[in-house]
Amino acid sequence: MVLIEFGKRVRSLREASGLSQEGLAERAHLHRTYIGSVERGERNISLLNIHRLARALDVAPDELLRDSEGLG
Amino acid sequence: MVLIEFGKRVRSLREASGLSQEGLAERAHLHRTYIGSVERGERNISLLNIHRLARALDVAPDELLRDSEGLG
DNA sequence: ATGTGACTTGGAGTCCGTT
DNA sequence: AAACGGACTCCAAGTCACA
Repeated sequence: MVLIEFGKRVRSLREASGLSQEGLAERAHLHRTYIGSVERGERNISLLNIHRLARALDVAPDELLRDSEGLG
Repeated sequence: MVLIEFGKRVRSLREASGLSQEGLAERAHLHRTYIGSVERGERNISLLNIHRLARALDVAPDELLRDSEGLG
């Protein structure tokens, strides 16, 4: 499940940064509930928003798409 | 320009595979004209379609998002 | 501070055709 | 083979009330 994996990755990176969904939302200029639904894998997020999230999380965009075998 | 860069990357990879836009469209289960507009950077493509393209091009999805400094 | 269902609006994605 | 236009459908984007 591509979207679920993506969401897990975002959540993991966000928590590693000590950010709340609200905090990340603010940094990414996105809505709080939208971040939540992305993390739950409910949204087929588009390329522009992937980049916004990547910037807010301080990682390269392709980092968010990488297969997260040993993630947690 | 995120979308333009992405489009260039797709085009470059497609041509390297010797595929036409039609051929790629078929392999990716997407429309012929859609591939064209993505390559021109006119579309804010979604995550699921990024994966479809990656599979059709035989590369990892994150490969399509990587910064292509020395591309051409 | 997060999960979730529902909603409106803009744009993703398709299909016809012409150049 | 590819760019581009118009018209269409449907889904991503973005927001809200409430659990």
